[in-house]
Amino acid sequence: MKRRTTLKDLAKELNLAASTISRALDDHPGISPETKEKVLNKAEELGFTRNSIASSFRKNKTLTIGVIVPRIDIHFHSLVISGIEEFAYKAGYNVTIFQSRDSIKRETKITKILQNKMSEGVIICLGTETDSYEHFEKLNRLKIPLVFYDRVPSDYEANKIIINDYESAFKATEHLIEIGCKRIGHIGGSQSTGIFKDRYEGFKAALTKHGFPMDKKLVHFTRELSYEEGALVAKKLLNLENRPDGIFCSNDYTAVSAIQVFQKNNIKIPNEISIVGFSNYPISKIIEPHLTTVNDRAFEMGMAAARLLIRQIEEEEDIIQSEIVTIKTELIVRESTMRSS
Amino acid sequence: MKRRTTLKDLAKELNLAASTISRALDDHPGISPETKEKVLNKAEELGFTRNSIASSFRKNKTLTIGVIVPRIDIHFHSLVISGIEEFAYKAGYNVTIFQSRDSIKRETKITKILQNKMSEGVIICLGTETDSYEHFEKLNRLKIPLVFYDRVPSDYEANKIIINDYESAFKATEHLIEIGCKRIGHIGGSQSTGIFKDRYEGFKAALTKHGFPMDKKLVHFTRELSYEEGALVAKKLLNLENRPDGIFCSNDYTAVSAIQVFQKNNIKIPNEISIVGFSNYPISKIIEPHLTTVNDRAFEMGMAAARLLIRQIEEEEDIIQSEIVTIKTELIVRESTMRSS
DNA sequence: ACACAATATGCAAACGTTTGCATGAATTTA
DNA sequence: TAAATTCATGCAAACGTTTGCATATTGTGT
Repeated sequence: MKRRTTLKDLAKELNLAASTISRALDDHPGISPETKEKVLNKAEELGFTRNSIASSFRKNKTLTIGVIVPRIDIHFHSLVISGIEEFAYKAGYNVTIFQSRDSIKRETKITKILQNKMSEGVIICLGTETDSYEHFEKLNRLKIPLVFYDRVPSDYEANKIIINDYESAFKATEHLIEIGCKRIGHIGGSQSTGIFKDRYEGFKAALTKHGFPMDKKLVHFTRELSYEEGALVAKKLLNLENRPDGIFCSNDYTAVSAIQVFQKNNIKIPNEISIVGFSNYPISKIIEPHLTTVNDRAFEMGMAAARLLIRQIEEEEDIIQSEIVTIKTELIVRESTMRSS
Repeated sequence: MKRRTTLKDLAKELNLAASTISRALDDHPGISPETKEKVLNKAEELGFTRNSIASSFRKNKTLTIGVIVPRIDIHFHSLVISGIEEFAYKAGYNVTIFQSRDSIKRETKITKILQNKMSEGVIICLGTETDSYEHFEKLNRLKIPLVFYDRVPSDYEANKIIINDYESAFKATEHLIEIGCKRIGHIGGSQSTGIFKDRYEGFKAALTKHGFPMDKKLVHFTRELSYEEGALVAKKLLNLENRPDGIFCSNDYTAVSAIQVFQKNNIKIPNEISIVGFSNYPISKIIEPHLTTVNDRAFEMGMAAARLLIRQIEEEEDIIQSEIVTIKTELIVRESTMRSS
C-alpha cells in the first residue's frame, strides 16, 4: 500500500523546502521561474496533486457550498441546481447537495451536518413541513451565510432569491382579461405556502382592478398542485351551471390536466376556455394547444443564489445584513390563450 | 472576530484531555457514562460541533462522493442523482455534483478537481463528446473507485450500472408484434452512442426473430432524439406510400412528438399506428393517449451506483477488479399500444 | 495484603499544507 | 567598497482532530 506523494516527497526529491514547493505551485512571485519549472515538471512526473483536504484545513476554506432542496427530481429544482452549479463551478466552488424530501426532521439533520465547517455557505429551498427556522439560526450564529430561494421564510429576515409571485399572477390574470375572458377561475396551491398564497392574491387583485366580481365557486385550492388534483378540480369547474371561460393555474401540471379534461368534454381551447399555467415546464410547449405560462427563470434563480452566496462568503467586512433579489418573470403567450376572434 | 470553539476549548473547560472529549463524542466504550454526559452537555452549551475538515484530514476520509453528469436538468439524470443522494445520505456520505455539459474539456477538468483526495469515489455518466478515458485512468491510479452509469465506456473495463438496452428494445418491439403490427418503424438516436445502438440492434433482432423484413425506409436516426427531430421523422414516416403501423422510439420525447404528428393527420393511435417510447418520462403518462414505454428505473440506477461505489470505498481488501450491475427494466403498457380488436 | 486485571483518562505525535519571519546570496546605490 | 536593497529560499509553527500507548485508579481473586 503506497502512500500518495505529498509536498514533502516532492521537496525531498528536489532538495527544496516544502514551503518553496507550495509557493511554486501557487505561482508565487517570490519564486524564480526556473524553480517553478522544475517543481511543475517533478509534480507531473510523480503524479502529484495537492491534498485539498489538508489545504482546506490549513487555510480554513473549503470552497464548498451546500444546497438543500426538497427533491432533486422536481424539474424546477434541477434547473435551479444547474444554475447554482454553473456559477459555482466558474467561481471555483464545489456544490454538495442534500434532499430534505419535505421532511423537517431530515432538513434539521442536514443543517447539523452542514454546521461542521464543511460548507462555507448554504442555499435552501424550504420543505413543505418547515414552519420554524431555529435549525437555520444555528448556521447563522456560526456565520455561515444562507440564501433562501423560491420557498423562503416569510417572517424571517434573510437573504432571499424570489420572483414576484403576486405580480406574475396579476399579469397572467390580466392577460386572460385582455383576451376577453369574463368569468375567470383559479386552480391554486396550498394557501399555507407563501408563493401560492401570493399567486392567489395577485389573481384576486387583477379581477378587482378590472371590476370583476369574485366568484368563490371558480376558485379551488389543491394540496400539492398535482396532475391528478388538477383533473378533479377541472371536472368540478366543468360541471358548474355557469362555467368559467378562463383559468389561471398556479402551476403547469394542473393547467395541462385541465386542458385535457376540457378537451375530452369537447370544449374548445382557447376559444371556449383559455388557460394560463405557471413555471414554463417542458410539457407546456408539448401539450396541444401549447400552454401560455409564466417563465419563472429557474436557472437564473440558481445563478443569482450562487452569486449572492459567494459574494457574502468572500466579503471582507460584512456590512450587508441581508439581501433580497427578485428575478424578473415573463409571461409566455402560447396557443392556450390565443383566441381567434 | 471570535474563533469557533474547538475540542481543546471543551477540554479546557472540563479539565479533560482532548482525546477524552473526542472519544466521549464518539461514544467510545472506554469512557465512563458520567464523563460522556458531561461532555455532551458542555458541547451543547458551547454550541460545539466537530470541525469535520480537521477530522477528514486526520482520518484521511472525507465521506464524500463526486458525481459527474452531462446536465442536471435532464430528468433522467436528476432521478439518478436523487437515487445516489438517497443511498449516500443513509450511508453517511455527502454528494458533490458537477456538470460536464457534454464537454470533454470540462469533464477532464472536473476529474482533475476530483483527484485531490476530496472525493473518495466518483460516479460518472459520460458526455457525448467523450471518446477516450485517459482522464479517468488518473483517478484509477490514485485508487479512487469509479462507477459509470447509463453512458458507459464500452471498450474499457470498469464498474458499470446499466440496463440491457438490447433486450429492452427487443421486448418493446416484440410487444408491437404481439399486438398485431405488421410494419414496424424505429426512431433512433445517434448510432455512435452505445445505448442507442443497442436499442436499434434489439429492435432489429425482434423483427428477425419473427420473420419480419427490415425495411430501411422505416428506420430513422436522429442527432439527439429531441422533440423537434421526432416531429420531422414522424412526418417522413407519415408520407411514405406504405406507412408503418407501429413505431419503436428510443426515447419518450420523439414518441410523444410522433403521436402528435399522427393525430394532427387524423391517424388513430393505437389502432392505425401504435407507439412505444423509452424511459418512462413523466410526460408519458400525461400525453393522450398515454404512452407505452420502457421504465428504465433511473432512481434505482442511482441507488445501485451509490451502493456499489460505497462498497468499493469501504472494502478492506480489493479483490474485485470490476463489477457490472444490470438493472431490470419493465415495459409499461399504456393506451398507445392498447388496440381495440 | 498481594498480584493482577479491568477501567478510565492523559500524553504526544501525526496527518499535509500554508505562512510569517528569518536567512543568505546577489545586486544596486552612495 | 560598504551599506542598503532586492531576490530566492528555508525554518518552524500552526490548523483541530484522532489514536497508539502509557499511566493512574479502582476492583477482584487468592
